[in-house]
Amino acid sequence: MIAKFEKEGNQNVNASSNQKDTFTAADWSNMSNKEKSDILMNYRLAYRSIAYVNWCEALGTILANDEVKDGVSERGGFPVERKAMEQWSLRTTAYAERLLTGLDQVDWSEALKGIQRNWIGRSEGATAFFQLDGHDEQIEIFTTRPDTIFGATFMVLAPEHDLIDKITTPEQKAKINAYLEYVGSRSELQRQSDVKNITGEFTGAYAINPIKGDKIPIWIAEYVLKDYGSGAIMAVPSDDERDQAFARHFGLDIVSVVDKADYPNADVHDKSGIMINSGFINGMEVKEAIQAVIQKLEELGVGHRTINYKLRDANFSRQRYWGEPFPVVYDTEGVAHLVDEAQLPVELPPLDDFKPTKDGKAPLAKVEDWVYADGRRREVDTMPGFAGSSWYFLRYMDPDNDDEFVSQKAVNYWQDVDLYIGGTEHAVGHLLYSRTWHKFFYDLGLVPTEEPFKKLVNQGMIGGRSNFIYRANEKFAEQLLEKELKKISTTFEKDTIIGEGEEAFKVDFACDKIKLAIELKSLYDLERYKDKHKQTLNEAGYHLLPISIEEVFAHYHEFDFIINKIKKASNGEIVPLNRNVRDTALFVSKDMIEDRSAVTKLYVDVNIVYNDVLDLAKFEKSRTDFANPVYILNDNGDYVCSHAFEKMSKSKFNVVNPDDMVEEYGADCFRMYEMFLGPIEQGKPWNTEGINGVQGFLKKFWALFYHHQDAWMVTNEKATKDEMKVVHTCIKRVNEDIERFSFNTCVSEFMKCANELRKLNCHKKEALEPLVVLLAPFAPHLAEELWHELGNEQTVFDADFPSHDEQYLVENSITYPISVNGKKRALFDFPVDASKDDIEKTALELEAIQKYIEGKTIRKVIVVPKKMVNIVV
RNA sequence: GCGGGUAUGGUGGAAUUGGUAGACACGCUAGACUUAGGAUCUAGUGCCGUGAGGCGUGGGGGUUCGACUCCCUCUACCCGCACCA
Repeated sequence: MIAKFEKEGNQNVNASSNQKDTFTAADWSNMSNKEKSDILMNYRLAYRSIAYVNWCEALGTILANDEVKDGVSERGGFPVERKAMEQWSLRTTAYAERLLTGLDQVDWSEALKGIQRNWIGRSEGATAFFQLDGHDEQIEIFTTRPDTIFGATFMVLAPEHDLIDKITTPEQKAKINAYLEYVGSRSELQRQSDVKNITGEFTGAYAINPIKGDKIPIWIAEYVLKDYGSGAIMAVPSDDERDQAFARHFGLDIVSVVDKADYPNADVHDKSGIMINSGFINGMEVKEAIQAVIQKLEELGVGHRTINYKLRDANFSRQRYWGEPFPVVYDTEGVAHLVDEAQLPVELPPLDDFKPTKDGKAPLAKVEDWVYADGRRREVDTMPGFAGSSWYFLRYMDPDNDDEFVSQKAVNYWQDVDLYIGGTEHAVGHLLYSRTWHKFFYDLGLVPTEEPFKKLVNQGMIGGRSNFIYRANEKFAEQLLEKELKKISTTFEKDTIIGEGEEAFKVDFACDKIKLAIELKSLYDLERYKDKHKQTLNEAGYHLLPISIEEVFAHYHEFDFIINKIKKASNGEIVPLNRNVRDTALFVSKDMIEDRSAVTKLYVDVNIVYNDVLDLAKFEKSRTDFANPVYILNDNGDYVCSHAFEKMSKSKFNVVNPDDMVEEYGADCFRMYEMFLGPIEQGKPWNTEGINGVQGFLKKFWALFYHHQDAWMVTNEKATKDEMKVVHTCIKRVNEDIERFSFNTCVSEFMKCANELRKLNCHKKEALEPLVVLLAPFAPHLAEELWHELGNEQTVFDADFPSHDEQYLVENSITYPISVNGKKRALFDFPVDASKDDIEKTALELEAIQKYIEGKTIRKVIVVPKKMVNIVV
């Protein structure tokens, strides 16, 4: 194979050759792993290819995918175009299989492995070639169900498929072009979100089934993706939901080929059933038929077994300044060469302006004397972040080595990373790339292990805890007014029609007796509404009292004001509109809401909410848009907010800055509180209620050493047995909990220990010193300071980490819970060495137990030594 | 739809091997000290019930002397992927 390569060359594989002979994806996928790695070893992992970038003309920059939202830049909303550029790619696909099987060897969460498996997306099946009727070309398809080839009643190409133009018949041309235009008009987002809508068009062309031999129509449709498989499928409507929906929609044939009568609960993915209507494979089980068809395809030379992967080669170029420059120069022919070893490492030239060039080239292109330093043209793209992040841990093993990236001695000693703590957000980026990279190093014999990260723990994501306030809306004002009107008069009717015919209109409240109509609207609306129905009102003999919603809210707590207005109006007085209440909003405490639909939920800055109670003064200061707020507070006089767990985001007003917390509580306290929140792998909202508890602990711990600020209290007295027991219990548990990454319970243990030592009034060095070392990983600053105060010269981090001494933990009696029928009824202390019989006898005689067993037959007494007693009656 | 996960007091959570459910904190209640308190200390705090007592780990069922823990089943929510041939 290498010989073949030497001879024929390949532009995609050999970076240092400009020969243009091609080498197909199919050739590559048919090679064994050995052949692939040989090629990669000899011809490098990286190659040049055309890749697309998100170019934003207005911003003059290339954007990452997540900086593009709905086809425009997230920042500014400027148009973004896909721009083709020749870039470096990394042949990660060569490692697809090993990346997949390697997952079985690592101790990672199933979730993370699942994401990687899914991303690699292995599927086993067959490639088959369908001869075009009346053309020389064939259409390559991939299928996981070659057994259903007799049920293929049509073919579908992706709208981007190369052959469409060629095969479309003149009669269908217009329709096909119209369809392609429709597809082109749809954004990636639309195509993805609108999957139920069935669209497609017939090309007019036919293909010949390589096994069955019949002619089937070729369609194009959006549901076939250009990037998966070969961008074309044989459609088997009987055994594929999407094909079936398509066939039904366009009235295409459906031929049943799998009899699933024996498997009533199986779905398509189970690959079970008996073949029917399928020529030579009739009567075979599906799994058997798959093999038989693949064999037949190979015999006929029209297909072969294929393993397909979703994984794509990684784009290894960035048009940014910050990144490792490539050690590559181009000759006059444009062929890439490695720079001479003597010139390594290639360093970034200084630059002030980090924007790309006007035509979208990387910023380094602007530094001409660097680019053409030795006459040849340097590569101006830089490497992506994962170039360095894929192997930095190897460099850490031997950071001062000037000759190699890591010495064999060092790497054989350290091997790989024992424990990696990181988030799932790197699942298909960094964590996949470094595995690829490591395997490449392994193949080169540079590292002794195939997997870089043996064990990986995902820390949970700390989300934002949003707070909400409730602003009363129009409905609220209506309900309120209605209620208050009923108190003064029963003659007001809600939603009364005034006038007749076309002139008729509805007012919110009206009293026929005194001919008063009341319209409730926002001030803004009322100003426009005022004279609208004047004539109709006059004809009907009504006069109108406009009341603004703002006014109702403003006088919520002195509603008589509104009532008086109504009374005045009832007496025929003209009551003018009050414009001073503009911008008045009424906020209802969460626990005072009666009708959820009468209030609008709004985000409020979490930094002015304490334990879900809104700080009203800060609120009024921070939100000028609610200038004159009125509140409905609860019985305690508090405004209570509701809350929700969401991602932190500025628009949600739920972003908390850890710097503020560190400023207020100190880094030790912040660090410990993060640990105390709960299990490390569990995500949860960021919530600072409770940090006081950790702060309290640190103060208590400090108080074991110091009285007030400065009175040192630690003595050299010998610690008592009780004190040592407390200390060693803590040492034991903290050590065990660290082993299982249960840092929250470590913090609890420290708290318990400090509480108990305080009760024992213990200020003895013998007891406290080991605790300081134990605490060092949790509260490093405090521990280091106390460690020095205790008279130690070296840093606390060089001290031996304490381990417990069993002699302090020996118990001479154990408290047994004594249950009757599994319910705990009494507690009793027994000596450690009490015999089962003694325990049973004593337990049965206990007064507290007698009560429950009196007059009942004792069926069984279970005594579990050192645990419990259960009496079954 | 597929894959992974979670569910325990008012709140965060603990219970390591099937053996005292609610450790440790927050919050809350009462009290002490204080000019003051977002300080400190003391006591109480799963729910129902005046009480005896009963109930209780998302719902239902099972195994067991004994289930937060094991099995079956259902529900809700979270995360990831998704027209993947």
